[in-house]
Amino acid sequence: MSAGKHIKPTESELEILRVLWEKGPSTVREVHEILEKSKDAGYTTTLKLMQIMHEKGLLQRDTSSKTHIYAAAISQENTQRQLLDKMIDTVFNGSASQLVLQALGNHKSSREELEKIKQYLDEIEKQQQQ
Amino acid sequence: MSAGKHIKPTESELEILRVLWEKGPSTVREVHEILEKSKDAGYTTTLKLMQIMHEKGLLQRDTSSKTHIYAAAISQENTQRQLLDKMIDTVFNGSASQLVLQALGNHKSSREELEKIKQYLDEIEKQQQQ
DNA sequence: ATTTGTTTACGAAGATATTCGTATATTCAT
DNA sequence: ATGAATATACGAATATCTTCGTAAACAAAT
Repeated sequence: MSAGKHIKPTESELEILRVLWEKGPSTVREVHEILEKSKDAGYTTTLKLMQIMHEKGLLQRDTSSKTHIYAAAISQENTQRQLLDKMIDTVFNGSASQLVLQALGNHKSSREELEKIKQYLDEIEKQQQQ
Repeated sequence: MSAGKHIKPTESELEILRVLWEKGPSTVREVHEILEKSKDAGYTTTLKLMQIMHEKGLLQRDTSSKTHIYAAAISQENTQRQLLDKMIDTVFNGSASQLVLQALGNHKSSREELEKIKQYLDEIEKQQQQ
């Protein structure tokens, strides 16, 4: 079974998760130095957030050495799916395709990406025929 | 010019906006009676929320009669676009197509809807060729 | 006119999220 | 060993969101 059901990371928590998903297990200092670039918060703020996230079960941590190592406890894919589902529900009245059209319309997707999507659509249609 | 740039309705505010988008201008009572079905909050809670939303510029209101009439001050489409853009940014690392694949994969879309999306993709590709 | 019901206005409590100061512990270089 | 640098822990201030109680204004019915 997957990590959690009702995950709902906050804005700040998501920023931290993104760093950990990208970089893998990291110290507070490492995470903080990346966040600092785009955000302006003190070191202890990042620390506190990560501690709370650990309490909530959003992060794992390794305390075997003095400097703790944190890692995401929930997968990026699961989190994306959950947040997306929720957005479809609450913002797009349950219509995934409405969201898709909106997403495609407002972002220049590369030809390659569009092809990938079309192939995917074909697959889905085939499956539905069975 | 359009209503606002950095709109960021909260969870509760979004519920109210959805009602107003669907039903058009309404009284607090009308909105509340719909919210009551799925939520459990008092009347004055809804009132207060709508008052605050008016202060924030999310709602317009007509106070010409004793019972005020509220209406959404931001369009559904704009709001959807903004929230979607933000999600693409913060959750999908800027990749709209990644979001699209995720959305299509996890929701049973009707054949019709899928066709619509494919047609749309074709149009986009044609435009890109020019 | 008095009561009854509905509405808005106001203020404040409760919940959650974000921020940081300060204390304590640990490491490392001297 | 002492001091400087860095880490965690803790508590609390601040901000924002959500909730509701209560009062005042108003309308309609009796």
